[in-house]
Amino acid sequence: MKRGSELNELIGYRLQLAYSTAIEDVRVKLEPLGITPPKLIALILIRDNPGCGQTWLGNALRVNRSSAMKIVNELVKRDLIERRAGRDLRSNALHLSKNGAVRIHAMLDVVREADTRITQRLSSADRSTLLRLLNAITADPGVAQEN
Amino acid sequence: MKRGSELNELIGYRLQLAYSTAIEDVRVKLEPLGITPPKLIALILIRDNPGCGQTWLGNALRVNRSSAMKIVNELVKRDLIERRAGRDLRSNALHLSKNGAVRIHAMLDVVREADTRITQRLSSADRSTLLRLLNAITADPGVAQEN
DNA sequence: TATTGTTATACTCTATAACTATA
DNA sequence: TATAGTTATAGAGTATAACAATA
Repeated sequence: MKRGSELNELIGYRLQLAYSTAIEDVRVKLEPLGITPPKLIALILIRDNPGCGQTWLGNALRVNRSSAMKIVNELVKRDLIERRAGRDLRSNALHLSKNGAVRIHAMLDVVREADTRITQRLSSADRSTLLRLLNAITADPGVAQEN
Repeated sequence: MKRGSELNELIGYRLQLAYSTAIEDVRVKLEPLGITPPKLIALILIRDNPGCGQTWLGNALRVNRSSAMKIVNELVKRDLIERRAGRDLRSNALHLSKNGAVRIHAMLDVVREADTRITQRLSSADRSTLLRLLNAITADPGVAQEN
């Protein structure tokens, strides 16, 4: 690409490139474990917020209820999570299954290793700075701490 | 989400959230102009590298030839670019069409405006830092300056 | 009325594999 | 043999719209 292209000054473009770099090989390494990066995010969210509902999960993932539903269906099908009775008859309470609680460790190893590799050219201070700056441009999902 | 979740420390996760924030409303605002963010990236690349081929474009976009083909087809169909004869009988030379050269300005206005809004919480120094750090974690596409 | 989950449908983006023409 | 483009097909991710059950 031509140097000095205005493209290189666009945050949105650079974010897309960085993101696609970041997930490229984590996707490959997660595949044998039967999960994709977006679904692993959902799995971690459910682990960290046991009993959450699908609408809450959708908000946390910034997708709509219907998309959250599809993700949950996939995770249930693979016996990584289960739907239990929620606080009223409309809602589900999502929890890791026994199998999911076991399998998540190997999955997390993959993403942690990838995270280290991705930021290997960054100092510790740079890494913190990057997290801070990314947070500054990320919209508030409006997801409360409680479910 | 629970505070202190390890999710918040993962660069890949934060990148995904920042990216989805960044393109959310630019996508909406580009829609009436008949283009999507990824296709606009391709359009800008073609403008800045006139005469480039589809394989080159695919490398620049980090997609394979087949995906680049689909993008090019769409842009041609909307009369934003045209395929001209390339340097040999196998290859195309991609150029903006007359219509594309006109229409690209309004599209760029949208992304520039969005870029400003996205980074409004960042100082000028922070913005430069963010670009530098994103660049550090982005893989080399192996795309030369020349076509 | 509002909320939760659900279903049906469709679109965008990307990939793989096999093919043709040209180099 | 290698490269550029093409085609067919498939899968992941997301969205909209309409619906049922419950609040």
